[in-house]
Amino acid sequence: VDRQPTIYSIARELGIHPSTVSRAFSRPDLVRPEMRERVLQKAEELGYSPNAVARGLITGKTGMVGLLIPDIDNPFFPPAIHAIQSALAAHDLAVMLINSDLAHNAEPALIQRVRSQLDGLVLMSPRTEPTALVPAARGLPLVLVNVVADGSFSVTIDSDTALLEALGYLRGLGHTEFVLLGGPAASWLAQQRRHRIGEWAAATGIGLRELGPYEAGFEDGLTAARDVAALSATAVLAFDDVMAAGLLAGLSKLEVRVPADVSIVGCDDVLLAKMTAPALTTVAAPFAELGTVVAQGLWDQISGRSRPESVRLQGRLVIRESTGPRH
Amino acid sequence: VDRQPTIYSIARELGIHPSTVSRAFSRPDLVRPEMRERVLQKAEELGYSPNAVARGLITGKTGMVGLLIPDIDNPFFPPAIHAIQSALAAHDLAVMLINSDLAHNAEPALIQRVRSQLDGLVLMSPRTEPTALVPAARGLPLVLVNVVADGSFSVTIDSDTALLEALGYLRGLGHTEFVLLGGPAASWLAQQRRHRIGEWAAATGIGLRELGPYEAGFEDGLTAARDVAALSATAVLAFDDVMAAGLLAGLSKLEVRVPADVSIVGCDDVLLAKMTAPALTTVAAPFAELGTVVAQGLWDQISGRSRPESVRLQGRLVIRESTGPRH
DNA sequence: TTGAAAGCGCTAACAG
DNA sequence: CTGTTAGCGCTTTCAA
Repeated sequence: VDRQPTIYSIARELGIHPSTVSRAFSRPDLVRPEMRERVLQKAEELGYSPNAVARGLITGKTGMVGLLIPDIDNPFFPPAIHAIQSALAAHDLAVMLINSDLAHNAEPALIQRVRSQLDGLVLMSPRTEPTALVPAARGLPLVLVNVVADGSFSVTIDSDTALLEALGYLRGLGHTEFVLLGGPAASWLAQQRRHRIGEWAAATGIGLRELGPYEAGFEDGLTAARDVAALSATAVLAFDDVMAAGLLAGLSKLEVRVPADVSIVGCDDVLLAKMTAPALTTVAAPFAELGTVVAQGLWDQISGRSRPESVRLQGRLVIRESTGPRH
Repeated sequence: VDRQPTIYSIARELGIHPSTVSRAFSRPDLVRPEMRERVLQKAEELGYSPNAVARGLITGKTGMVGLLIPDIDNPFFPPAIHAIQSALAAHDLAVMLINSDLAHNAEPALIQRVRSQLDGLVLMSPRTEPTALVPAARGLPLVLVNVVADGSFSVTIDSDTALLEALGYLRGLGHTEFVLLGGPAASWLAQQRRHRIGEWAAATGIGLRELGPYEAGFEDGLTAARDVAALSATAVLAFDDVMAAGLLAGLSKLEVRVPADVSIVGCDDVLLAKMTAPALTTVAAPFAELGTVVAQGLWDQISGRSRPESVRLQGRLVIRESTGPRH
């Protein structure tokens, strides 16, 4: 059998002490350059690379961060994962994907099982009560995404300003009757958005009908089309782009034209939003920022800096083809 | 500071030897039930759970499998990741996501950095020459997806039969002039498909024009619309659903009706395929099977069973709304 | 700057 | 069935 080489293999070959080999990799500044060079070269020759598990046992760091999500097939998550992963890579942290498959009550157990292999945890499961998860993460640096809980660092996407901008934009186009396709009742984000829009409608005296709550799948939008068409509203705000896309498809089947008859605004600006015909006007989630802020917040905790302050990120209105003047 | 409890904490409290505690968790069959019960209960009480890193150091197993992908934002990957992850979970294996961000020549280094923390590796980077990756994975159980290399276990999606079925179906609808929107030149899968379709066209004497190769993004489909419209063909085969969706959007802008004027067939059956209007007829990739086969093949290698035989999975034609009779 | 020694938390022979 | 004894491969004081 051919085991992997260790610091001992190298030390033996070079007639030096294993500690020196170790230092050549972990604290190169403590080793004379020529010596370091010899070690690195021999390592290359033997195909050695440090064993992260052994290193982790003593340092207590694994270089891995868990990312809990409920459903990777939901188009919202890939860009979020992507952004977080890139930002973490800058801190030399790898990502362990914890996909709960929408089994929310299995999540604490999932976390528990891998806790000891993680340096930190990002909780991005919008429909799970965070208080159920936080205890399972005991002692792990934690970041909550789009969810809030006392005492935990959280990063939320705050659509306030952009949502109001969207609303204003639609109003400017002459729309006076609005429909909201509400997101999941258990989603903190959905509640925020619903609340905000309700306030705005009340303040401006504009007509607003709420449909839902929906699970926010494509099918939900598809079937909601009938209800939307039955109302006299000319502008629809969907909880997310997926539902907006469903609505688009549903309305198209009913021969309702978008944006000629009805304007639609989605939320998030996932890839799909550019792929519908017409392309969706939407409130873009700041994925890149999300990634940086999450990674930074996690890193601050891991490296023992002061506990970071929770952050609210602002969305941004992206105007495409699904909105137009009222006819 | 409050360290995590260890087997020693429990052993001390219970007045027994640490090994017994260890066994209560790792080999419960070797411990008297009542004793095991006491241990488990005390563990619960102290909030103990085994340290996977320490365990991994001695067993040489981490319970983690790396999953290398080039771009999580490509709609093909989420369902693939999902399937593989679920199937691996059945073997109690977690997934480490290695997203190379399309930086193909960075991939070997990425792998190298985490090699020691992995029990196995799934290479799902269709555009990277596998021979560049296999050495970096030295000694790790390996599964190649949609790529082949001598001596490595690979799982490929073989669209042969389903593709021919699709072709036959279109021909049955009266189409006689075909266009192929080819996938990336570096993609093994794209080559296979192109080859197969070419053979079929030659054998049947049907007209076939090839466009591309394309990177297979939405934009590629969008801009290809003009070229497609300029040809007299009435049936289009796109390398994947994303490009098919782009084509759909592009043709819609040109007032070409689908399927009235042109029929379109995509490939993979990603979520997007159901979300276009009209919904895409497509050759569905067997994601669930892919997951099972990948997990099984990996597990066979990890648990030291015989090296598995490479597997070719069959796609399946899914007929939706983007195909219709020739007019 | 390098060597020596101890130990991270756990498992795996081997005894008893 | 349980205790004993060694390490897994690395980092980290402490000396030299």
